[in-house]
Amino acid sequence: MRADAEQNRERILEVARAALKASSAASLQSIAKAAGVGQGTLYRHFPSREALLIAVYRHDLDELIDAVPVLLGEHAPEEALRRWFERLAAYGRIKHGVAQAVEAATRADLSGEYYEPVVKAITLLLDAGKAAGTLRADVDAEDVLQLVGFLWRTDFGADREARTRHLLSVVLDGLKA
Amino acid sequence: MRADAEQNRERILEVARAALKASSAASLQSIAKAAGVGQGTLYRHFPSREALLIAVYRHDLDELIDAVPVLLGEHAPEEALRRWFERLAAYGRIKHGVAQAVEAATRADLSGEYYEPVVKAITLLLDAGKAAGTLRADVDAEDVLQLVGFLWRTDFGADREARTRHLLSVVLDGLKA
DNA sequence: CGACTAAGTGGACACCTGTCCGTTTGGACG
DNA sequence: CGTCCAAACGGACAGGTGTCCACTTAGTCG
Repeated sequence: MRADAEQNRERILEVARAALKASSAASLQSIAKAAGVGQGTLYRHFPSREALLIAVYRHDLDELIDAVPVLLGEHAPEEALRRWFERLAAYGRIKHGVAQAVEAATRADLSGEYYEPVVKAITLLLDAGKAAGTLRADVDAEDVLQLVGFLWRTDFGADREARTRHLLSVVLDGLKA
Repeated sequence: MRADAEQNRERILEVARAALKASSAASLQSIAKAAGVGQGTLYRHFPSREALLIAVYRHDLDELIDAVPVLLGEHAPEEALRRWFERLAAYGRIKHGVAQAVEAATRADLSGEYYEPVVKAITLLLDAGKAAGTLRADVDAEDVLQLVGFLWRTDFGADREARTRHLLSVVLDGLKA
């Protein structure tokens, strides 16, 4: 990659990180402007809003994925899944951008580089539970992603946290063998 | 309402019905143009895309809501809920517009006139199940709507039907007492 | 060191949703 | 009938996403 392109990419990422921190709905237009590049340049580096989101929250995504083996080492599969869900929910609560990034990584980005890792992470959890006989055998990672889709929803009422926790428990119940 | 306004409203609805049938993502702009009215007029009658969707699929929504007491009369609560879910899924499969309308009616339209009836319908199902002791007591209609949120999703792979059925069964399991 | 070229750039565009407001007109009422 | 005015109209506008392409330039190679 050309040196100037690399610089632009970094600058856009930096600006985007700040802008998305301020408001997770920041427009790409405004980010391009703030970074001092044209829209074309922004889109050249990040072909869609989702690609930018994923790039910005790459670190957080990695953290989520890396947490899985650790959790499985410390807890029974079902409990590990429960805790991983909780962590997902926590991200959504604190920085909504990460939740959007996970959704982006797993929804539109089917061909992208992050779909695989996320699915693999969830599959790891599911397989452990299936082996232990505590989770349904007929559920795959794709299913789980659909079931927890409510996590990416922006709305919810005031008691977002309690409601989220509650819904996750229902989903977990549904996933039990 | 003024006669000309009423006519315009009907014309817009007619055109919208046709356009949405052809493509459930038809733009409001194109609908306005096809109906021979300005955008302002369209928005005066239907303040948002969702309002238009709900108006177009009003009949289908009513059908869904009215089906609940019937189902409850013919089946045990849990089975009634299962069948209602199935009907919801069928709508989503055949005319995606209805699914979008249900989502619209229950998501953004919290103050609108359709939120209440849909929630009431689901509550009816849940209450019957709770009374019979077959459904969890700590779940409300709002929860159910979040849990079946995947139904409004456009994507899914090829085996949409099988996957939907499967996911619904997981949710139902989670809802059992 | 100059010229060449493909990668990189940026802004105009197309098309979207939703808002605003100056203009038109249905139909009520004297 | 004419007058009148609030309701209705329609299109310009703001601001968004994503595409396209004529132009610029980094960096290579003779």
